[in-house]
Amino acid sequence: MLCKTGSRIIKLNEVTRLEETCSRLLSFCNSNVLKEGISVHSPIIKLGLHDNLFLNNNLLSLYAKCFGVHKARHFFDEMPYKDVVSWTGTLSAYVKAGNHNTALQIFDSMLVSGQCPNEFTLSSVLRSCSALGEFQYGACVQAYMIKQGFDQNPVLVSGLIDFYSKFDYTDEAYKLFNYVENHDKVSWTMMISSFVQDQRWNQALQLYVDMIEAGVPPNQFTFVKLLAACSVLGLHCGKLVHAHILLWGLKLNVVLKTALVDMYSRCQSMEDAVKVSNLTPEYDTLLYTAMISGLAHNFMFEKAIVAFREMRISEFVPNNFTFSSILNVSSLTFSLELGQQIHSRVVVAGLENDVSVGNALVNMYVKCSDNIGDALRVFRGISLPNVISWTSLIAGFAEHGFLLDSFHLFMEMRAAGVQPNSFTISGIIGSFNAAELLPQTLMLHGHAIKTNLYKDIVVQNALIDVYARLGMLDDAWQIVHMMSHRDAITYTSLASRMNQGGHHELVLSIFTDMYNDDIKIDAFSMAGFLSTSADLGTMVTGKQLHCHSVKSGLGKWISVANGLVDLYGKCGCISDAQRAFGEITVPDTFSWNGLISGLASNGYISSALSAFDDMKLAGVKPDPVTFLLVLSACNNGKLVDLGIEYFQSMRETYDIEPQMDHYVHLVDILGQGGRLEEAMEVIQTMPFRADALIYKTLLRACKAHRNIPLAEDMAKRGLQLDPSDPAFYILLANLYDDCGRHDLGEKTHKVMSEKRLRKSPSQSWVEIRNKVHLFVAGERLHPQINEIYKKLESLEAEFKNHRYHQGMGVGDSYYHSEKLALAFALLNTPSKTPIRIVKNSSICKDCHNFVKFVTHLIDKEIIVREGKRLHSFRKGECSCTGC
DNA sequence: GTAGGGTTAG
Repeated sequence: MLCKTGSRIIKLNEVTRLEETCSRLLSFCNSNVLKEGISVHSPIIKLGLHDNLFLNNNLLSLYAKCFGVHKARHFFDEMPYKDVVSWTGTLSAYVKAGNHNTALQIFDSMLVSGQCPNEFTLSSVLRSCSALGEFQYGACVQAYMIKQGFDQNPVLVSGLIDFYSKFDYTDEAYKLFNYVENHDKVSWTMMISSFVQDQRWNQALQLYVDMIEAGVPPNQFTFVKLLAACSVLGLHCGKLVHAHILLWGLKLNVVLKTALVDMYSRCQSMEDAVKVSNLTPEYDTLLYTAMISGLAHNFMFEKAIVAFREMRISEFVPNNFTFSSILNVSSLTFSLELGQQIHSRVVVAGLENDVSVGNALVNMYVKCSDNIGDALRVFRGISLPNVISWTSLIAGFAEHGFLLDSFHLFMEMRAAGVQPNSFTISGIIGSFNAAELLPQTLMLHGHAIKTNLYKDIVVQNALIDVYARLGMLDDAWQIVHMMSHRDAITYTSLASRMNQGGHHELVLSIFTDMYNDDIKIDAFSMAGFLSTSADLGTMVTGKQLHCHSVKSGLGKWISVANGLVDLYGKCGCISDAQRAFGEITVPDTFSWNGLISGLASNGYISSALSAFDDMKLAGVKPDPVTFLLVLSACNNGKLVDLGIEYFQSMRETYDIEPQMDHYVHLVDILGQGGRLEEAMEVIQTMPFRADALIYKTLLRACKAHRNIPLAEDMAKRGLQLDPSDPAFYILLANLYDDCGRHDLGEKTHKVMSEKRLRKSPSQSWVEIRNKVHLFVAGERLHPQINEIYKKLESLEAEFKNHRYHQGMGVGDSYYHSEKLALAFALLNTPSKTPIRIVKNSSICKDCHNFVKFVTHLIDKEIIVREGKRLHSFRKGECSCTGC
C-alpha cells in the first residue's frame, strides 16, 4: 500500500515495521501540512490498526494540533483503549486552548477512571490551577507530586514557581527553588521572572549571577526578563546586560529586540533603542508598538507618528496596544485632530469597544477636547469598563473642574461593582483643592481605610497633599508619622504645600527629615527646596543646595537648573542667575521666566525686556506667567505705553487670554502712570468681575496721584467686597493726610478702629550664618542690639531732617521689625556681606529711601524682599536726590 | 506519543 504525503511516497507493506512507519509519518504530518493527516488516517483504519493505542495517541496529538480541541476530544471519546498519554494529550489540548475548567474536569475523570497521572499530566494541571487561581487544588497537586517523587523534576518545579508567583508568594517560590538541587535554564528563568514580577529587581539580577556561577547558560528568555528589571534599574545596568547578551553570542530574535528597545526607551535612551531596532531587518507588530510607545514616552512625538505610518506601509496590522500608544501621542501633544483620525481607524479596525483602546480614547478626549462629554461618550461605549476606564473618566471630570461630578462618578463606579484602586482614590483626592470639598475628602479617606487602600503609599501621599493644601498641617503630619515608609514624593509634596502656604522657614527642616529618613533627594524634591530657598531669600542654604545638585548630578535636570536660576534671581545675585541660565542647554519657558523675573525684580528692566525678545527669537513660546513678569517689569520701569502694547499682544499675537492677574498689572501700569480714568475703564470693561485687589491697586495709584474722589470710590467698592481689609482705610487716610485733610484722615482711622481692624504686626527676618532670625514689630529689644538700634534711630532722625527728604514721615511708616532686623544684621554680619531682610508686608517709598540712605552711610549692600519682589540697595547705585 | 519560561498600553 502506498501513502502519499507531499512529494514523498512511502511504502507501507511491511507489517512488522508498520507502527514505526506510521509514527514517523504522523510526526511528519504534525510538523507539516495538516491535510495530509487525513490521508494517513484512512489507510490506518483500512489496515485494521484503529485499536492500536500507540498509533491512536499519535493521531490524538495530530487532531489536537491540526483541528482543535473539539475534534481531539471526539477522537479521544471514541478511543477503545486509553492510557496516561491519551488522557494527558486531551487534557493538555484543553490547557493550550485556555479552557482550564474543562482541563481540571478531565483530570478528575482520569483519577476516577483509575488512571495514574505522570509528571506530564501534573505539569498541565498546575498551569490550569495557576490560571484559575485554584490555590487549594494546586497545593494538593504539589502534595501528590512529592508523594510520587516528582519534587526534583525541573518542569514541575518551574510550574510550581509560576503557581506561587501568581499568588504573590514570591518568598515561598524562592524557598522551593532553593530546596531543589539542580535547575535547568527554564526554572532559573522562571525564578528570575518571579522576582521581576514582584519588583525585586536587584534580586532578579543577583539570581542571574548565581545562574552563571551554577554553570547554567542563559538564553533569550532569561534576558528578556533581566531587561525588564534594567528598565527600572537604569541605563548603566541595561547596557551591562546588553553586553552580556553579546558575550553569550545569543541570536537577536524579534522578541529580544523588542525587550531591548523597551529597556532603552524606558531608560530614556531612544538613540540606543533606534540603533537596536535597526540591527536586524526583522520587525513585527509588537516591535513597532514598543517603538511607538518608547518614542511617545521620550517626547519624540513626530517620530512616533512616522513609525505608525511606516508600520501601516509595511502592512503590519496595529493591535489594541498599538492604538493605545499612538492615542497616547495625541493626548500628550493635545492634538484633537490626530486623536480623531486615530479614533476613526479604531472604528474601522473594530476595536472601539476594546477596553484598552477605549481607555486610551477616554484619556485622549479628556486631554484634547474642551468638552468632557466626548470622553463620557467613548466611556459609555466600552463594553466592560474596568477600573482604569473609570479612573481616567473620574480624573478627567476632576481636571475639567467638575469636582463634584467626579465624586458622583466615583459613587457610580462603586455601584457598578468596580473596585477603585489606589490610582482612583489618589487621582480624585489630588484634584480636591477647595475647603468646601472637605466632607468628600473625609469620605474618601474613610473609604481608603475600609478597603485597605490606605496602606498604599500613593494614597497616603495624596491625603498628605490635600490636607497640607487645605492648611491642615497637623492632619498631614499625622499620616506621615503613621506611614510604614515614606518616599521622596511624601516630603516633596509636604514641602511645596508648606511653601505655598508661606511656612517657608519650616520647609527647610523637611530636608533634614528626609535625610534622616534615608530618602534620596530627587530632582523634584530638589526643585521644591530650591524654590523654598528662593522664596526665603536664604542664600547660604541655597548655595548648599546648589552644591548638592552639582555633586549628585541633579543639576542636569531642567527643573533643578530652573530652580537655580530662580534662586539666584530672587536672592539678587543676578550674575549667578545668568550663569545658571547659561548652563541650560535648551532653556524652556520656565528657564526664561526665571531669568526675566530675576532681571526685572533686581531693577534691570531693559535687560529683562531684551531677555523677553531673546526668548521669542529662540522660539520659546511665552506663557501667561511670562506676561505677568513682562507687565510687572513695565510697571516698575514706568513704561506705560510699552506695557499696554505687551498686554494687547497677548491675545493678538500669542493667543493667550489675559487673566485677572494681567488686568491687575494693566490697571497698576495705567494708574501709576497717572492715567487713572483709563485704568477705571479697564476695570469696568474687563471680562472678569472686579475683586478687592484690583480696587486696592487703583486706590494706591489714586494715593500717588492725589485723586481723592476716585480714591473714595475705590475704597467704597473695595470694602464692599472685603470689609475686613484694613489697607483700604490706611491708604485712604494717608491720602487725606498727604493732601492736608488731616480731619478726614483722622476720621478714617477712627472708623477703622471702630471696626476693630488692625494692621497685622509686621515681621521681618534676616538669615545670618545659616540661621533665620525673625523680628516682630512691637517686640522687646534684645539688649545686644539695643545700642545699634538706637544708632539707627538717630540715623533716622538725621534722615528726617535731611533737606531733600523733609516731610516724608519716616518714623510712621518705617516699621519697627525691619529696623530691628537691620540692627541685628549690622551687628552680626561681616563687613562686606550683604544684608538680606525679608518682610511679610509691603515696603513703602519712605522705607526705600531710608534704606538707601543707610546704605550710603555704612557702605554695605542691603537687600530687602517683600513677598516675591526684591529690592537691592548698593552705595552709588542710588538714584535718590539725597545721594 | 503527553509537560514549563519571552515582547507592546493605561
